[in-house]
Amino acid sequence: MGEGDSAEQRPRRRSSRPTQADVARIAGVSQTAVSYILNGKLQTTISDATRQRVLAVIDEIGYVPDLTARSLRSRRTMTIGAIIPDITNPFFPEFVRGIQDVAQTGSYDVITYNTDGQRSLELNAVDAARRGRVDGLIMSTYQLTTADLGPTIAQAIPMVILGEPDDLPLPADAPFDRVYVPGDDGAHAVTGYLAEQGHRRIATIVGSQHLANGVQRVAGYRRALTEHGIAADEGLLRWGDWSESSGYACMNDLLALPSAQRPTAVFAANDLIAVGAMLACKAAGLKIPEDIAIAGYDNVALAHLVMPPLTTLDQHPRQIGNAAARLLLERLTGDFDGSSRTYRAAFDLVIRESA
Amino acid sequence: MGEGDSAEQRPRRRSSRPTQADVARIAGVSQTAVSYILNGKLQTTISDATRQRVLAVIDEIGYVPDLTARSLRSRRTMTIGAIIPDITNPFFPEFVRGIQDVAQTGSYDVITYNTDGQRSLELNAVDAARRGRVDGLIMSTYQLTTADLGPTIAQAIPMVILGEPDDLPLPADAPFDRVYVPGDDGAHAVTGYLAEQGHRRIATIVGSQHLANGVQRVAGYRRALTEHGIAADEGLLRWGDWSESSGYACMNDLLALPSAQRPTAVFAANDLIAVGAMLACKAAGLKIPEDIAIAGYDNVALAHLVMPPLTTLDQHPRQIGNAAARLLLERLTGDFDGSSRTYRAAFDLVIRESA
DNA sequence: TTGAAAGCGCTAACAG
DNA sequence: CTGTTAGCGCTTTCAA
Repeated sequence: MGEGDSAEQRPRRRSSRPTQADVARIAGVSQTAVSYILNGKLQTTISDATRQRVLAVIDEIGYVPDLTARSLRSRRTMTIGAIIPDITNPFFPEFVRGIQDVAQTGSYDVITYNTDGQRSLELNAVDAARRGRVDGLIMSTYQLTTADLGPTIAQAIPMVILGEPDDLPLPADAPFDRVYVPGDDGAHAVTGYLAEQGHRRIATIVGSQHLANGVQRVAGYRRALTEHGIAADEGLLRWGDWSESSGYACMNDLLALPSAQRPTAVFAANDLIAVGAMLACKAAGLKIPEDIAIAGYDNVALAHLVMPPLTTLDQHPRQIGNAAARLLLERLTGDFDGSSRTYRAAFDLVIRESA
Repeated sequence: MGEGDSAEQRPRRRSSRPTQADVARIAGVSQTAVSYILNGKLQTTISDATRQRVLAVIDEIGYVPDLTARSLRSRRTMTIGAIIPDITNPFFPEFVRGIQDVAQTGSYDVITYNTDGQRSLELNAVDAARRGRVDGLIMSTYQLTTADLGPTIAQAIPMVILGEPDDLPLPADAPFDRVYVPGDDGAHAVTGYLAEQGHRRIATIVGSQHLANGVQRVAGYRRALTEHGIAADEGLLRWGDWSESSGYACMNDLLALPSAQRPTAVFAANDLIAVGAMLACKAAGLKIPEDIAIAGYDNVALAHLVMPPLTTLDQHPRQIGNAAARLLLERLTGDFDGSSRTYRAAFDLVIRESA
């Protein structure tokens, strides 16, 4: 036993807990035996008497295993990382919850990294995996490139990417899977619905054109128009920034058009934009949906409370999170070891009263 | 060097990365030197030449430190745990984001545990700290008792508790702090405002009476009534379950009262309830706020979009998260080591059009 | 059925 | 200024 223990460490250290060695000593067995009893897989068997004795000691002295030591030895942290732009964006709480619910069934913990779409933070989060903080990654990034993931792939760290296939192309033999809602089809569904209601002048307000999300939605919007024999009018396409205020501004813009060119319906690429657009229309004295129909995208929690309740598209983010975690866990546990898979999530058009 | 490496392990192991030993060997220095260069605190100094050489090797072979090994040795995981009921509940994304933003400045990662208020999951999350997975805890729990935290306190694991002081009493000399929004004062502010608008028959619809949250809000409500010389009418107090549907049901109940007893204003203990109540009033053909005023609590993201926009109370969850993380980090870094502190968060009454 | 022994990769006394 | 040494607590061969 050492002399005085060096309690004067600057960084706080937790008071030391009992270890397997302590249990072993008290129970009069080897430390190995304790480990076996705790993990109990190996072919090795332990007599019932010994097992009982050890278990009793564990209980008595309140031994709990040290996860860090276990991780160092076993090379698994039992933790996964979720890289997202912002948990405050209504899509993500559901998505992350979906991940966590599945992770929990496999005894995995989840570290969430919020990046705000900043490259340095995205890289930093990916690094956590390289440095062995997490065993695998589920990621929704804006700025990362294929090259950025080189080291991660080289280390064979399993990843699940949330996003359209061409967002972040990766070699198919890398240990990664992809999960996405085809934004193209989603936008197609909403716009198609608007056309079926008889609208011919359908505008769209989209977020950033630098995001695959936005681009995909515009593509789906155009495809729906074409299918309904409507010529796309570029004057009816507006780029905002996914915010309510940009929805408001873009809508006002649209309303300033000569009445013959003014839209009778608007497909907003997310619910926030839709709400901004609704407010602009109301401010202009327009009735929704009589004077102008408005549809959104996302089905955020309060979409049904807006007046009139918003017609929108539900991407089922929680189920997407479930799927992502399931795919990742299959690789983590070794249940799957093949090449890249792609999970295309289902969505639902939610028809309410705004369109 | 060993013979063939045992690559046939069942659990997937990431391909092995270079270690400090590799760097040292190639650079021709001791492993210790590499560690010093990387951490560079100690009084020890390294010549610039050596440092450059080592750094070059690190860069060249792509060495990254193994966080698990570092944690085992240093006894710090650089991770904190956030125990919350449900990230899907609108208060928590902001709260957690507030934690993460501060944690990040100190290079801490955050593991979020969703418990749904289930005791077993709450205990499980607390255990993560005991088992050395996280260095400290920020927790919002329903079921935990003082006794449950005994081992955690014995291990001197720093904690920050979100909740009113008598929610989960702990010895003041334990390394914990408390952060809360005085729900009592919040409810008092909202109810007081209603009274100042001239209302005398003010009802309240609250969530579970088993939660300190609910009880506190009722206390504040009563206090405000008293201060305004209004006798509390128990018939105007309804217990729901924090959900929109319970708001709807309770409001219908209230509307069924004989007209002389019917409330002219309602304080809903959260925004979801408020919205449910609004829907019930509208369904009954009542105008808000002319026929009946409704105020909520929380200022959820879309509260201003409801028609009419909801008067409510903002608890500034993100700032509360900031404060919680700040308190915890001070203890984790050793900057603070005194007895329990309490941070009382500020709130703001947000007056819109529903009351 | 059990135990001895060898590290996982790193940090931090301590000695030169 | 640099290196030696000793583990952190655990898992997992391998031998008894």
